[in-house]
Amino acid sequence: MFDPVNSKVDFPALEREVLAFWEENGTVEKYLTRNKGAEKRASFIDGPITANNPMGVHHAWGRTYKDLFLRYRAMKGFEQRFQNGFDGQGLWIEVEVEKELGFTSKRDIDAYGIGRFVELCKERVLRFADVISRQSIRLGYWMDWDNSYHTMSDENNYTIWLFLKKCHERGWIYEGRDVMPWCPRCGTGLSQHEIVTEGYQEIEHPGLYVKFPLRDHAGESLLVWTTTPWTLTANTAAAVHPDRRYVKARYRGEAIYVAKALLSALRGEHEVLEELDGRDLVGLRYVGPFDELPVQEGVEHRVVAWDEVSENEGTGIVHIAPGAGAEDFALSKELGDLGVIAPLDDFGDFVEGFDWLTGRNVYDVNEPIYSSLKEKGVFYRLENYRHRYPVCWRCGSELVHRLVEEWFISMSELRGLVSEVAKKIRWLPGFGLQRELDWLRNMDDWMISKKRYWGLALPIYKCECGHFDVIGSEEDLRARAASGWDSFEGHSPHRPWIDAVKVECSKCGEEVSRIADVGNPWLDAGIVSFSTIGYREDREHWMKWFPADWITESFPGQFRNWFYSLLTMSTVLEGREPTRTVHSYALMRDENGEEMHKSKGNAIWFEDAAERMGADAMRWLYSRHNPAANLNFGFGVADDVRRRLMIPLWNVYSFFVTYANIDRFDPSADRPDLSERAELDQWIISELNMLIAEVTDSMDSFEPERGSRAVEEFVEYLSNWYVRRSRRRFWKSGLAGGAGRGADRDKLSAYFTLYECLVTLTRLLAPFIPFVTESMYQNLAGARNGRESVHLDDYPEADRSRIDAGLSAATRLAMRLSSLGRSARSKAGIKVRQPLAAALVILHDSDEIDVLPRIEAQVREELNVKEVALLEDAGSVLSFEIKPNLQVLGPKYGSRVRDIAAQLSQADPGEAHDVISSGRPVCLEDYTLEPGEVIVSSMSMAGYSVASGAGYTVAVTTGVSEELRLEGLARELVHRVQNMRREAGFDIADRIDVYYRGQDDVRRVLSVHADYVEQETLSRVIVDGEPPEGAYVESHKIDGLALTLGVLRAG
RNA sequence: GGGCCAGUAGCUCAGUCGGUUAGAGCGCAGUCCUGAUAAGACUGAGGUCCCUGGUUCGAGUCCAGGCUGGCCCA
Repeated sequence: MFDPVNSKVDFPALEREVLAFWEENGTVEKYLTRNKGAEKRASFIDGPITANNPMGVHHAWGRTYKDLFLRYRAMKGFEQRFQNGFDGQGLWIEVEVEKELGFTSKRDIDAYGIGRFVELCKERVLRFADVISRQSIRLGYWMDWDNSYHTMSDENNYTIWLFLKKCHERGWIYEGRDVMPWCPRCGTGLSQHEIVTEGYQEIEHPGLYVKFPLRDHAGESLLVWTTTPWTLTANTAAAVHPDRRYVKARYRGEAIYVAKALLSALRGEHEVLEELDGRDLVGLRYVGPFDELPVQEGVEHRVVAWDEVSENEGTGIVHIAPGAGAEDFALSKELGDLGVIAPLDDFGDFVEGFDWLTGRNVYDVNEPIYSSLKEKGVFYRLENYRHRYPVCWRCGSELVHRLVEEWFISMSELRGLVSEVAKKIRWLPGFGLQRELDWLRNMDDWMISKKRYWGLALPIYKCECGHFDVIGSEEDLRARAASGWDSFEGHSPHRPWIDAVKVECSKCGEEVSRIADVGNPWLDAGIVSFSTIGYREDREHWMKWFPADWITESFPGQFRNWFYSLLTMSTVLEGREPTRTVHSYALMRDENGEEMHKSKGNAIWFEDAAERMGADAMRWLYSRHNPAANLNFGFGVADDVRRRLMIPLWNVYSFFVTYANIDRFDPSADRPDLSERAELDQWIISELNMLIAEVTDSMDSFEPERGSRAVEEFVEYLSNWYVRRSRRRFWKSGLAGGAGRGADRDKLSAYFTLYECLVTLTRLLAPFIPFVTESMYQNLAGARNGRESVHLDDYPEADRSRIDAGLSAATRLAMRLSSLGRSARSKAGIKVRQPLAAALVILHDSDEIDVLPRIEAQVREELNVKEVALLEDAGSVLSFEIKPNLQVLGPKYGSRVRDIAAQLSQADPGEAHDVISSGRPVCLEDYTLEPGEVIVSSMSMAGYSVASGAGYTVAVTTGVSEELRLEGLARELVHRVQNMRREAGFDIADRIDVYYRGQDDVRRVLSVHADYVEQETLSRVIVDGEPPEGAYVESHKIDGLALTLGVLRAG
């Protein structure tokens, strides 16, 4: 006996029970170790999740893929690694800890103590690693949760040292002086990786017009425009486009130079005095806006030529401050002799040499600068200007550009090497390679330093002599330590402890400190294909698992982040690909396709999703989605997928258990051979094996969305064709119990078939929806299969010998014809309960005509007609249409198809139909067409209702004879009694007595169809008379006939 | 300005190798079916398959150009 199954199931509650079951039985442990030492191996490397907050439903998407692919391969017998990873070093952690402590700047951290601060960062990572682990378990994500790796681990950090050392050996590491985007709040530069995505906002800035008076031309000025007034303090040049036209205009008694195209910058009356080329202005000297500042001493301000000067905004004369603008700095390097003045310190405060500005913050100096300019008489005009401006992706502060010294890995040689390695990988979706190569082509040198506290300690020791060393391991450091090793020993290689160690400069012998910088966090994540599998300590083990067979992550972002760093580090260390396959997926949106934001209120918490829709529904939703497209996630979508798969699946399961228990079906009994089972059974088993093949193929190629759709189609077939068509087989008496002599072989076949479908489905779907499949498997198979869990069972293998493509095609034809027949009935307004005399069909070709007998009974029952036949010899009452079957004719005749179509249109459709339905070819003027090459359909027929589709036609007779009418009434009667049984609360298997009072028609029906009604309603007797006390009674009207029915439980 | 992707019903999306009348779900209107089904079936309304040109007997599908949107990079 199976445990009874309620058709109304609470999936989240079921999932909690299953979680408890796994917990009790140690199922996860058994799963993780089931394939230890297996010959087949599949290597997965987890892209570390940031352990800084709880995970969201978008993480659950990726984690579903990871679990899905791992589970599939586990059931396929592959030995695998199940190591989850946490990413925990870097600014994002620091920012959150700062928030917790109420800090507003780096100074607070220094005051608090770097050691204490770093400890809090570590604690935060461990805290959220724990939260995420528990959430993942709720998702059904089966990993080795006690052995997750951390990017903050010693091993991870030291392996990066090794990588950096290799880079240094090849001369790729250098310290560069450059103007970089800088966050004054965080006190750090931002790398290109960080700024390109979330890094921009629409911000309103001042658009300030200022005059630069010319030195040798009294009364003449350049007009320049800037949106960053503070940079004027560092001005050293003004740039014009050499090939563009400029004008000198008289304006309020002085002469002003602006670009001709931007003359509108001058407000009010003015007169053009002269027109000239930009190149004519080059070399002119002018008075700078802040020449009085000490730092400006000795700077000669002049006009320079620059091709990048735009005529779209401003004045066409660009203020150049090489110490405060990236392009400006590039220009200064190009020209070689421009002054470079860097005004800001780490926190955006003006440095020494700026007189009254020194110590003031960049965010607070606009007003005083305006005043100063006005005093000097060079302030022209101020207006608001909206533009996209970079902000800090973590704290939202507006960035400034600042001249800094940072450490880089040169990409000039690496770019090509990494690109070649990228090409060896299979990228899914296919455009991934192009994206990655595009990024590699465009990216500058990789900035790896960050002036922060919590992160990789860059093992760079720069001596005052100008030489620098890169340390490659802790042993290396110990060996070279000149002092401080003792106080460091026992600590993780982080600030501040690591900085106690000083080494000797390998060039001059001086004692040198480590640079203060920490590393770019993508170094941390990129090294994991080495650090997590023993690259340094156990090379054999590493070789066993490297390269990975697959990874999966969200692609927006990762082309320049994880995929990039993984590739680069693997290229440097081993010159080969870190993974054979990159599977990736797009972004999650809300149900309306809008970005999810906590502040917008449209974000869905993982816990809410798990408890309201269930983890299985969530997982199925993810699995069936095309990963290249954004996923619109929400409760409505979850309802939809639950209806597509889980409810029909559960209903079939519930149906099976209900009847199997009634009949005491025993799956361990002798099962009828497939060949002796009904064709319907053979069909669904064929479909099942086709499904297994399809799902297996889709999983092997990392395309679960393809397999998922096939599953939904199968469940649809199972529920709405196999079970519906088989119901009668389960009801009929002749108990299967015992399965021995006298058992109904057909009924037994039905049970075995449905049982096989269900148990196979649980195994097939176990990686996708692990909870509901476990629940079903435990009840259906469980101990009988000798397995404790569906997840310890093997993945189903398709048995090709049980696939019958012809049968499959035939059944699909039966479905198609039934559907058309129902359509025809519906058009005529005749319900299916009313039997009709005949359905006549037009098929494509003689092959299908041959198949018709095979499916005739199915169609007959579906359409409730007495006969299904080919539409032939119907004579002149019909109107036919004939068309060429282009799919067949095209390849055969090519360009002559047009001719054929023309000749066919001249042929008589009725004749053509008669010829074809007898299986003979149609002769045209120049061509002879086989039956399959012509498509015939019927448009209308007297006495018939007709429906056509996809080249098929079904016509049902519309006349209802007295005999048919009575039969229809009988079915109607059955229908009413069935409903009453349910209303009265009888059990499905209860026997009843039926009482009725009604007109003669009713009696006539029962005189002919009493047996049928009794059998259908499980009635012992049908009595013409008043129902007795205690009977459930209802009054009915059927087609205008009044009658009273009573039902009473028998016995 | 360059690269990648997408554009199919009111919405969300399928659409295989180029081939008959381009499909599904949701939503709307209605009918039916139900002795597993919080379901299901059917009907109806709703499509210049972004546009233009090309290849082809035949283009939603292939090619070229353009438009719009998204992402990435300048």
